[in-house]
Amino acid sequence: MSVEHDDLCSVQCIHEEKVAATIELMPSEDITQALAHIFKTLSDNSRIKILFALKHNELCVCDLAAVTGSSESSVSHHLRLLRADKLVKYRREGKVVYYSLADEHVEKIFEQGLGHVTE
Amino acid sequence: MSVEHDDLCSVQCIHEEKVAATIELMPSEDITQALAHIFKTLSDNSRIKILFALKHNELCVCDLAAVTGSSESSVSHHLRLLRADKLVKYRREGKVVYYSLADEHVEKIFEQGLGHVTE
DNA sequence: TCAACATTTGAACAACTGTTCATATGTTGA
DNA sequence: TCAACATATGAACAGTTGTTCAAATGTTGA
Repeated sequence: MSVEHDDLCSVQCIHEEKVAATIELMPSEDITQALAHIFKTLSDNSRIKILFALKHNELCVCDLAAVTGSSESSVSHHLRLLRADKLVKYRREGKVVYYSLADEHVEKIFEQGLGHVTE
Repeated sequence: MSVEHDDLCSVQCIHEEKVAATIELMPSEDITQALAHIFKTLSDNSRIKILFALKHNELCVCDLAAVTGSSESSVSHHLRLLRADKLVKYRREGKVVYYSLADEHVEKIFEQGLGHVTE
C-alpha cells in the first residue's frame, strides 16, 4: 500500500536532468520504428544473400533461388519484402522478372555492418 | 514421374554463367549470418531507442527505462543482447550500472539506415 | 485458344522474439 | 549482519516470422 510500484520504486535511481535532456534529443517514434523496420528486413540470412547476389548482376527469381540455395517460392516471398522497402527494383522481360538493387544505400549499410562484425 | 521437381523444373530458366559467376562472388555463410545477426539485434524499436538514448550520455538502466518508456526488466533483457553484440559497454558505480555506446559504428549504421528511410 | 513455364500468393506450421512477472544476484550503508 | 535497492535472470505467454505446399496469376509461342 505504501510503496506502489509506479510511484516510488521505479523513480528512485533516475537522474532526472539527464533523462529530461535525453528525451529532448530523442528522435520521433516514427523514425525509430522506420529504422527498426528496415533493419528487420535486413535481419534474415536469405535476404542478405539475395542482396549480395544482386550486387553485381541483375538476376531472375530462378537464378536467385539457385544462388542462395532456397526454393523459388521462398525467394519470391523475400523479394516481396525487399520490394516493399524499396531495397530492390525489378523489370519484366517476357516470363522472366529481373531484380536488381534499388540504390547503393544497401551496400553502404552492409559495409558499416561488416565493419562492426569483422572488427 | 517424368518431370521430377529438382531435376528439370527448377533448372529451366537459370542463366548458368551468371549464376556461377555470382556464386563465386558470394561472401561466406559465416559472413552473411553475422550480418543478419547484427541487423536482427538492431531490428527492435526498444533497442533502437536505447541506442539513440546513449548517443549523447551514458545512462543507467533506470534512466533508460524512463527514456524509452519500458520496464527496467525489459531494458535489461535488451541490454544483454546489445552487450553480446558489443554494441554497448558498461561500467559499474556502486549499485548503478552505466551503459554507453561501444563505438561509433552504431551511429554510422543508423545514418545509412536513416538515409534510406528518409529519401 | 491452349499448354508450358516463371512468378506470385495464401494458408498452415514450427521456430523464434519481446514482454511480463517472479525471483535471484550484487552492492551499499547502517 | 541486515534491509534497501539497482540490476540481472528464468520461465511462460502471446505475437511474429520463414518455410513449405498447393494453387493462382501472367506471359509466351504454337
